[in-house]
Order: sequence, then structure tokens, then C-alpha cells
Amino acid sequence: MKADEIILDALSGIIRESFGEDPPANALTLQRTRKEFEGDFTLVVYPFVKMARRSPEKTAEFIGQQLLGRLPELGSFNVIKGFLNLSLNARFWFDFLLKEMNNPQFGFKTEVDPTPVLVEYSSPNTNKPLHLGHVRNNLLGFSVAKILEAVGKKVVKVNLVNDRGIHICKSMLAWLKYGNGETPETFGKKGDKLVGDYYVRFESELKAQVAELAGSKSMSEEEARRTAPLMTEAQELLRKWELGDAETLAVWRTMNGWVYKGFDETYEKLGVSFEKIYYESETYLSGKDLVSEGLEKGVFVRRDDGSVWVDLSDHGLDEKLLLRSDGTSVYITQDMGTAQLRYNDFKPGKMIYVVGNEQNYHFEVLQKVLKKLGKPYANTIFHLSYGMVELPEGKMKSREGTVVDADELIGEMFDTARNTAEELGKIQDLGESEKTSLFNVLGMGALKYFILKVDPKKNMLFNPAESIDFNGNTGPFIQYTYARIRSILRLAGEEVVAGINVTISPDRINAKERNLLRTLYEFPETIEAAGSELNPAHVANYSFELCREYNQFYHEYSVLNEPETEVSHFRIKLSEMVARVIRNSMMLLGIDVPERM
RNA sequence: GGCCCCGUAGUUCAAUGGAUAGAACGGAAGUUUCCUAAACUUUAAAUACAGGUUCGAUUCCUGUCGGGGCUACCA
Repeated sequence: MKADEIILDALSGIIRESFGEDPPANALTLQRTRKEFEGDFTLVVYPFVKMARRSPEKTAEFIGQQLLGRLPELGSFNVIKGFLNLSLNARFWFDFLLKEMNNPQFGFKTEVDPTPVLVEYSSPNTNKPLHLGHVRNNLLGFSVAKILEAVGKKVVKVNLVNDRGIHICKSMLAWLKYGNGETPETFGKKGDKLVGDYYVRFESELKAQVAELAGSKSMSEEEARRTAPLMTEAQELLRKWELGDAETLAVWRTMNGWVYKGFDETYEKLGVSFEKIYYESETYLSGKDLVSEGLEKGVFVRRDDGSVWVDLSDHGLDEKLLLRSDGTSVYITQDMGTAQLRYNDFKPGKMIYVVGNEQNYHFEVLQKVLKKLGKPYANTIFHLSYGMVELPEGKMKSREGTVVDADELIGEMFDTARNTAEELGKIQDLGESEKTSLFNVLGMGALKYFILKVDPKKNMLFNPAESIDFNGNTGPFIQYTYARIRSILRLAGEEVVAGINVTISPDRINAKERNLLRTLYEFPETIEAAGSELNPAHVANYSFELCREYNQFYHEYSVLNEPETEVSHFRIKLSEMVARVIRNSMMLLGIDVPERM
């Protein structure tokens, strides 16, 4: 049983017996004592003042005395205003270290809840390469999956690829018209870049046609856009695709194949992966059954023109189209279908969709429509909505060409890591392949940490130069701290590190060591909180705090200067555990840590 | 217009309704016989505004002002 649970348990007993009332449930919580005060846990006693019929100070004093009598783990307490600060005794912290110091799984729940949790993330379109926005999405999705696994969930990571529709037909048309049979091999470009280029080509050629039409025939721009030859050809191509035209499908498969190969490279560099990939080309028809079901149940209505709608005004939303008048499905219809499909595939207890906040409304509608249909999984849908990523130069706009390409960004992070490390001149003894892997670890660590340390729902500003700073709240700083501890442990020598036991007496534990122990103790709670809020930022900020505390400890107390003593053994064991927790927390963010740097 | 999200030091980010609102970068001043100075110490600097709820509000509620998003028979 954990310390705070033991305390709270005793506390509720005391309150019931002494004040004759059950304590209000929401008041029975402990918080970590703030650094400026002495103590480990703090109880706010204001909620009990009324039933105690004493002043806040007297109430705290009374509760403190009672707890001291009951809990052998409690060393002392002090009272400041209505705050009761409790200090666990050195023995408790010492035992904690003894128990956990050799546990590689510290902080992770080992028993697994068999009900799967499904996490959808990435969700790319096949007509554009991945960009900075996708990077945030991928990192968030992967990290959330890792965190959920750490709190004992069985996680299924899925991707939903939007591989069909007018946009990919535009790329196909441009390639057929202007491509001269170009392939990624002949052009020396990743496949997703090649296809993306032809999408851009389509748009620029279309723009030229529109300008001409609008100029010579004085059409409105909207009309010109709709009637331009390229646009009607693209529509025609989509019709052929939907009819299953063999030639069209062959081009489509070839080009999508290029794209997937390109995506896979990017995913690998980002370190993300999926258990299952859904393709919209295979699922886009599946929502129609649900529409029929809704019509039968009378929760949807068919209008005179044949289109099908749902009225959500009773939920404070508008009417929403579910099926076009020509009987084809729209975005939301597909999402209804895929939700059902996933439910059938996995029967998940929770379905998490990592999708940008511009789709908040869409997911609100999706959930309510499924609820109207009486689907059991409607309430399991959770939209993990995240904010936009902006750059120091301003917002990303694809039209203005200010989109940051994911591969280019990854390359830049690598280069910056190399430049910075070379400037500092500490890597001469590494071989070429070691260097390459180190720059990769550093560059990606910088990128991932910088993005994940921010609360997902907030818009954020990504500054590449700042992210790779080796100081401050950055990935490289944490990686550096880890590498330094590993270096210390190597110096300590095998026999000391392997020391079976630590025999230091509890009263030799000093304040900085206690601080460290207390922070380590919080690690499991941090994961738990991050898991329930689906927020990796908790883990990121925790690991930074741990590193800072270790640096302070390290600065003040040499780890090795009392060789072969109890103190030295103790500090080495403590360092070892700090290193392990840093590594574990970085693992939850998908960040690698270097053994030396 | 309607709906949703966000406003915290110069900047980027923290703070389950709790104590004197924390860090980091940048600014100012210091610390090298030392296991990594890629460190540490000191210092100045902020809750957009106005009400309300309560023992207590950055946090919850209302309004105002700013920023962003959504409001397609696109996805």
C-alpha cells in the first residue's frame, strides 16, 4: 500500500471517530509539500474545521497528533495556518529505495486490463507529404499509447489513411498529363514527395485555366473553377475510380504505393508504428448501412431530393447531412462506418482519436449521431484534440508555401544536433556510426520533447533553434543528464554497482537525497495522471524536474568521493534508480537516451 | 451572426479550488585542484479587464476586450 493511501486511510478513521462524521470525499486528498516548507505530504484541513469546531491551526495540530500515534511511517509533522505538513521518516524512504532499486519496471503496472483501448493517430492524406502538424499528431498518438500501456491497458494503435477521393485524383491526373512516366526512382525523390508535387502541379495548372476563363469569358471565379477542363477531368477520373475502371485503379495503386513507401520512411524516423491500418477506400461505403438503420429507426430523415439528414437541434447543434442526394456518402458517414468496423474488430472499451482541434465540431456530431442510433460504443469515443503548431515566422499556410515538411525538419534537427555537438567538441572519441546515431537520438529527442512538453490542447509555437538547446527544459538536457549518470556508474566500477545491498543507516540520508527519493516516489502517480488525462506533458515536465533535482544533488554531494563506503554505495544506488526512471519516462515519450555523449 | 478553444514574467511553458503563482531561455552578478561548466548559486520580472460563488480563485460562473478554430451535398 502506498504512503498517501495509508495516511488517508488513517485520516478518515480519525475524522470519523473524533468528529463523528464521515469526511467529505473530495477533501480526502494529499498534495506534495511545497519545497519551501518542511514535509513530504500536506493535508489542507480547512474542510474539516467546521466539524472539528476548532481553529484551523488547532484542527491541524489535533489531526497531526492522532496520525503520529497511529502511523509508524510518520516521522514528524508541522502546522502552518491550515496546512498540516507530514514528514515520513527516513526509514520509510530507505525502504522504498531498497524495494525498488532493482526493479526495471518501476512505475509501470504489470497486470494488464484485457479490454483493448484503440488509439487512432496520424491519419494522412495520400496527396501530400507529412508536415509539422502531422509530427505533433504522430508524437502525441504514439506517446499516449505508450503511457496507456504503462498504466496497464492493452493498446491497439491504428491509422486511417485517406487514400481515395477527388484530391488523389488530382495528383493522378497531373501525373498522367505531365509526368512522362516519372517514378520515385527515376526522379530520386521519395514517393510521397513526388505525388505531392503533382498535386501542387494540378493546382497551379488549374489556377492558370481559371484565370483564363475568368478573363476571356468573364465568368465568376467560382464558376470558372467548377467548369475548368482540368476540374471536370478530375471528376471524371473519380467517377472511373468508383466504377472500378481497371486502368484508373492501376495508376491509383501505383501512386499510392509510392506514397506509402515514403510515409513508412518518415514513420520509421519518427519511431512510430501501428498495429492496423485502415484505408478509406475499403471503409468509405460502410457507413451507409448505419444510415439505413437510422432511417428505419426514424432518427434520420430523407428529404425530397433523396439526401439524408440528422437533426441534432435537441443537442444544441444543427442539422447535418449524412448522405448526398446522389446517394454517396460524406466524411461523417465514413467515420460512422469506421467506428462500427473498429468496434466489430476489437470491441474496445475506449476509442481515442488523435485529431486536430479544427475537427472538434465534427467529433461532437459523430458522437451524438451514434448515440441517436443507440450504439453502445458512442460513449467510448474520445477525441484527443490538439492545437495548431505555429512557427516563429507565423502560421503555416500551404498556399503560401510555408508548410514545414516533416522529412526536412527531421534532417534539420539532425544537422543542428551535429553542429552543436561538434562545437562543444566532446565527441571526438566516437566512431562515425556512433556519431550518426547520437546526432539522430539528440535531434529527434529535441523535437519530440519540445512538442510533447506542451499541453496538447493548446496551440504552440515551435522554435527549432530553441528546442535543441542543450540547456533548459529540453530533450538534450535530459539526455545529457542521463548520459552523465551512466558515465558516473561506469566509473564507479562493477563491484560497487553490483553491490548486493546498501547498508547505510537511514539517519544518514540527507535533505537532497530525500528530495530525490520523494520525486522518484511520485513517478507512478505521474504516469497515472498522464494516462487518465491523456497528456504526455505531465511526464515530460516530471522528467525535467527529476533531472534538475539530480543536478543539484550531484553538485552538492560527490557520488564517488567516499569510495567503498556505505554513503558511496547508497548514492550510486540512488543514481542508478534516477537513471532508470529518466529512461522509463523518456520511453513513454518515445525518446531514446544515449549511454554516452 | 452562432458555437468551441486559448489569454500567466521580455519570450516559451508549469501550477487535482489551497500556502509567498513555479521553471527554462534571454537580462544582471558570481562559482572552475572536482566523477561531463552541456553544471551550479544569487538577482530583477507576470495571472488581459470587471463582477460573482467561498474560509480561500490562475483554476469554477457571468460579462467585456484580445487571439485562434469551426460553422460545405470537401476530407
